[in-house]
Amino acid sequence: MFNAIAEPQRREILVLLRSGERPVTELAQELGMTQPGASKHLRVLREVGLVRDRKVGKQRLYGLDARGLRPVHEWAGGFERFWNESFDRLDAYVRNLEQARNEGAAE
Amino acid sequence: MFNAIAEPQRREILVLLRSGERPVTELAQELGMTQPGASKHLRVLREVGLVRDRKVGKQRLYGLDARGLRPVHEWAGGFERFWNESFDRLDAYVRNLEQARNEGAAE
DNA sequence: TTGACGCATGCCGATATCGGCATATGATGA
DNA sequence: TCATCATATGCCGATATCGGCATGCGTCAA
Repeated sequence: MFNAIAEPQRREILVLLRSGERPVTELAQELGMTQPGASKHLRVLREVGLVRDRKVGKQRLYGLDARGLRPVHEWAGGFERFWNESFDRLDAYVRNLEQARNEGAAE
Repeated sequence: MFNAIAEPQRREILVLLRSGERPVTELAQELGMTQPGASKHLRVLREVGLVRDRKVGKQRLYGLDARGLRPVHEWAGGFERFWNESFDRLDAYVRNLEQARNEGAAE
């Protein structure tokens, strides 16, 4: 999952799909990539469940299934307190924790 | 940034550093990896600014600087409405968008 | 200065990734 | 059935990644 969204083009695909399903060729065109390139990225996204596809005639429409991004959001959110404090205060905070850790028992 | 946190071990390092600064060897020990392995991952995290280091005697303490995770959090949050709806409703929503997109002008 | 410690770096081999190209597959329509 | 369109897959070369190992470099203590 984290790996799937590590690729800039795949993130662009997901952003594009927020405004609706699209066939592969259209995605490739909008992102300035080849059709096989788009298909490969879509495959990765499909394998982690971030997109789903349904066949419509000759085409295959890809749509967003962003549920897998929720864990990502929550994981990053677990660090929210660290970026909300000013960096100086954070530094002091970290030092305090370090001190407490060294004085306490093994973690 | 997204690439840096795509690695499970690097994510574990960040989680560990939430509770305080740590020297390299201790991180390596806690994560069951070799010291060079830990150093390499820390280097990647340092290059994207997710950790900072300060020298204390012979040791080098690594601390968290999670500010770079804020864009990640916000990017994933941009998909929140998609995972908050039930998947059936999401599907209808997506179909509506697709319909509107096809009826409208070129995007 | 020497030795020991903590850490970083370089090298290696194995594996994965990515883009581009050609081509296979599947569905449609004549 | 045959041609065509839309898409997927296979192959290739270039590049990146990762783990493990050895070793270099800086720091401290004696």
